[in-house]
Amino acid sequence: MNNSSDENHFHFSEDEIVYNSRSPIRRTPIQAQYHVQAERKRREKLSDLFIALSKLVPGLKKLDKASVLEDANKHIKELQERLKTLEEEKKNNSTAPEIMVERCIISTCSGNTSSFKGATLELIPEIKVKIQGKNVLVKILCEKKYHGSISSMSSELEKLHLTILDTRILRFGCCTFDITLKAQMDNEFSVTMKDIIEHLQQGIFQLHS
Amino acid sequence: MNNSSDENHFHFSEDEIVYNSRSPIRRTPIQAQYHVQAERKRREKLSDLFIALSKLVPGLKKLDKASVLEDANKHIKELQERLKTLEEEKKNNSTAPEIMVERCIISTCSGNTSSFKGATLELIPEIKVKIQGKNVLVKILCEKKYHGSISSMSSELEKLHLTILDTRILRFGCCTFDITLKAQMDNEFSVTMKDIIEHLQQGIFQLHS
DNA sequence: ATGTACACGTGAGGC
DNA sequence: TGCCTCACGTGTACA
Repeated sequence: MNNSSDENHFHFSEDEIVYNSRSPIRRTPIQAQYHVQAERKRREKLSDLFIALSKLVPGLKKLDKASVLEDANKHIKELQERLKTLEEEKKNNSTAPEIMVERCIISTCSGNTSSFKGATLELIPEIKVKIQGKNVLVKILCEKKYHGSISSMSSELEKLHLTILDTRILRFGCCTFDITLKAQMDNEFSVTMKDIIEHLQQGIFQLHS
Repeated sequence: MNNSSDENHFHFSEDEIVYNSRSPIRRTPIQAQYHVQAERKRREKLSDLFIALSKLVPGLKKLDKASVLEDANKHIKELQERLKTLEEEKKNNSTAPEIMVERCIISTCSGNTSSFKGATLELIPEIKVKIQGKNVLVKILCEKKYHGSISSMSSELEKLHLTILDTRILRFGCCTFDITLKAQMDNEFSVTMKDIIEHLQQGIFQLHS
């Protein structure tokens, strides 16, 4: 791994040799033999490491050093990428409660009812959205129930490429409904809380008309 | 990567050299120069690959070839292990419904009520268990409710190193209860359906006494 | 014959 | 000094 030796010294003639090596005898014969043996050992070690490396890389056809290094290179890159995506996925799908808690972001729909021209205020439900990674939790509290409201909300969420995983409806009294929806963003899709709230309001609005 | 050359040939004397190389001149000077250049190219390529590899391995202190190969070796092993565990985890936590369906195994508790000496038959609830990887689904239909039955069942499941993720109780009429429990086996623990059913029966039995 | 890949012994240089 | 690593040119084997 060092390029310190000069690059263009060929052994054309004997005087050149003398010129390049200032002191022709740098080692005693015995020292030279130690050197040879040490170098042999070093090469053997490297060779073993190459063999070990080649065994770790799957689908290796050529066994020459360059190919081993090249494919080991590719393999590490591939492993690292796969690990990265998997770990990201895991974070988003994590069921560990401590992560759930610390990541919760809560947004409450606050007004902006001007776009609902025909609907009275009490018909517009309270909508809460929590997003944690790819997971979405929607809570809707509405004072009246119309036929098809659940399917309408589901449809709105699916328009946003959300896969609905769970739906629960709690009726309180005759006309108060507490609806909880759990959903997950589809791969490569991302939505904001604003998107979700607006779409749900649209869906409910269309029900009334 | 070949060990075909003989292992113990040192250059002690000139006759030895002559003996080892049958035809002293095998290349014309021009051919020799091509050879030298080709070898240079090969070494350069290998060197580049070493450098590239060293950049892929994090936390590398020594940059000599042996260390690079050694640490690349370790790093690949580590990556592969981490990938393996992560992928297994993913399989178990998978929310994909098609996997859920094809993996479902259903077992129904069938009798063996002889060990419940004091309890009448109708007190022993119907218990169903589904296991899919690390996930466990328990359904209990019982005709009477006793104070503490939920906590008792939870306690039994936790004795088996199951983490309870969800509990739902549906009351039908005055005394029929449909209980659904979702749980997950803790890391490095594994239970059979038989284990679960027996423990739950024990828990219910102790409630009655 | 041509090209490719390897192991070898060796000198240089860094600690 | 010794020890270690490297790049080099070379001989050789294989396709």
